[in-house]
Amino acid sequence: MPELPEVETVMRGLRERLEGRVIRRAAAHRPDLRWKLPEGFARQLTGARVRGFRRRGKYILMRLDGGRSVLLHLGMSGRIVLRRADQAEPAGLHEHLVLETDDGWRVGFVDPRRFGAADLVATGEEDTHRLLAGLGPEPLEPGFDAATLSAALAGKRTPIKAALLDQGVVAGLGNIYVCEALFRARISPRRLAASVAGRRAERLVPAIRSTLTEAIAAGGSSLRDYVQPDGELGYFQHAWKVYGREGERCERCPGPPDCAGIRRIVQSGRSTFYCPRTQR
DNA sequence: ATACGCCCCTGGTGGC
DNA sequence: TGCCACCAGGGGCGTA
Repeated sequence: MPELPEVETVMRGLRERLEGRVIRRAAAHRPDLRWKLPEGFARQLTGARVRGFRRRGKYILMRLDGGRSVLLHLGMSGRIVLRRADQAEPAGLHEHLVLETDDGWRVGFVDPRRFGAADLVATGEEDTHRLLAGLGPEPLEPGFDAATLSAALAGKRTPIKAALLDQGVVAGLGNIYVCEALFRARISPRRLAASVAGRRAERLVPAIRSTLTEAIAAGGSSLRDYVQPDGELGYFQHAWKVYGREGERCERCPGPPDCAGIRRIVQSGRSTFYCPRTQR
């Protein structure tokens, strides 16, 4: 689930609750997430003060004192659950990691599918971690522009949809926001990546930016199990123009008989939604 | 170097 | 009601 806007929202929720706090207790209920947790993961968190947070692509980094940072990825079904520690509920189903703060909050990482991951990395060396080293530019930072993007796409003989899902091209996009950004940019998801240059790249960059920025402002998109750490639902799913809207009339089109509506195709095993009439 | 299918895992949904 | 196929926001890995 969680793409950049959801990860950003979760990271902000964690920051609000955890920054400056001391981790009183930490527990890992099972070590087999996407990868095995590092030896002594929970022990190394215990007693540390949380210094700060940042996001890189779909990864959350929690900097601790003592020279270590926690790296967290939510996978497809990962979420953070915050509640008061004194409510003394047992760990919920699939609550694999639990922290308790010195001011009485309990932070749970819940991930039924266990595609999520957590690791420890030396503070200051986060970006050289094997999972972060290959990431492309942050789409919301100034360095991400049409020239950068077309350079990354140059020579790629894969559909633009697949190229944008490649975290090495740009970090943080996933299936929903790629579909939405391509719709905004009026670019067909089937177009050869290398052919997205010039004016198309000039359209795509602001389309990606505005999609992500608006989604963050909405608290992300909630479907299935995604909620913000405080339990609030994001509401950007109501602003989706094409994702999940197969057969509906696209807002740029007159509808039947001139246009058959939004179409769903499968590209590299994932659903793509687009308007064949206005996306070229 | 690159690109695609497969796999990891659980749960929800819709059809029969 | 029950079973089952299919689908889901991710991404690494082996193979061509």
